[in-house]
Amino acid sequence: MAGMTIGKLAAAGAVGVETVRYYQRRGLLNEPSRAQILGGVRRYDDADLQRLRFIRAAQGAGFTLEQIGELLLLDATDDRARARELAAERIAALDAKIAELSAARTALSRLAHDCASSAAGPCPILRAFEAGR
Amino acid sequence: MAGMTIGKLAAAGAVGVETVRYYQRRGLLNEPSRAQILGGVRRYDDADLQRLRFIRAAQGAGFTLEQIGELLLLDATDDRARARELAAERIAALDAKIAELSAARTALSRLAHDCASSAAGPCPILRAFEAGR
DNA sequence: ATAGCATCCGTACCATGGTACGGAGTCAAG
DNA sequence: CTTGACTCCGTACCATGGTACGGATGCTAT
Repeated sequence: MAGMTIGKLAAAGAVGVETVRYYQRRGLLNEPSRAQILGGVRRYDDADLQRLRFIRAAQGAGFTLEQIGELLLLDATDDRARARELAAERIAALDAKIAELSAARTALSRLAHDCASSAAGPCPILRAFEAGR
Repeated sequence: MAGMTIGKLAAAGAVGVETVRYYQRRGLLNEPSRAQILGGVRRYDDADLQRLRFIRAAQGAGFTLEQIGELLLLDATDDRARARELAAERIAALDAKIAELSAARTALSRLAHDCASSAAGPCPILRAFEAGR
């Protein structure tokens, strides 16, 4: 699939054209060289598509675009130690976020239950926030 | 604690002065009426502080500022049914997010483990993204 | 060859939750 | 009564990950 236009590339990667252009601005995707330009329209090949898919896959694992930029560099040098380091960081961040959301979920769930089961007095959910808890 | 200036209110609520002003712009906190203004400087009382704390508490439960705006209205009317509805929505959203993050965590954790245990070949973490998974 | 998409490019805008800036006015302590 | 801190107000900016706009040009199918 060499010679794709930006629209084809974007469709193949299941993103918008503007997103491809955004990734180029961010330095995550190469802006094709003069050689790849035919009469003012840039052309892309499978390597570009693979890179685009790499970005989306890494995003799915929760990496930020900045971290993905580093991962793409590692990909070129196959720096396993650094890749594991980044993965460990991501896992720690995910654990922290999961714990935070779980705590909120538990508290809110208990409040909703209290609210449903006690008909008298003010709503426990609202009262909890009023108390500043 | 009536007659607080914005700085005192912000400090009591553990937020910045700019944050209080931002909440006022968002309509979450009242902008004091003329009566509360002494010579061009607005004054706040405990009701304002309580409202500020309500906002922070609800944020801790993961509500957005927009949702908190509605919660504050409910607080005035003590509309339990709607409060439970909002809580249920929030819980569902939290569950979805937790599931998503957990999946990313599991996948990444496995990759990191594979990467650490297999010395040969390309890094499994990077390879996974290359494969678009 | 001409209609009608697609691409190019810079720039502005979206949501979210704030933070920073700067000049003018005000307040409190010494 | 001056000095320094605080307040007021509008506006601009931050991060994050895009989305939208619009005029000029290019490509493609009929």
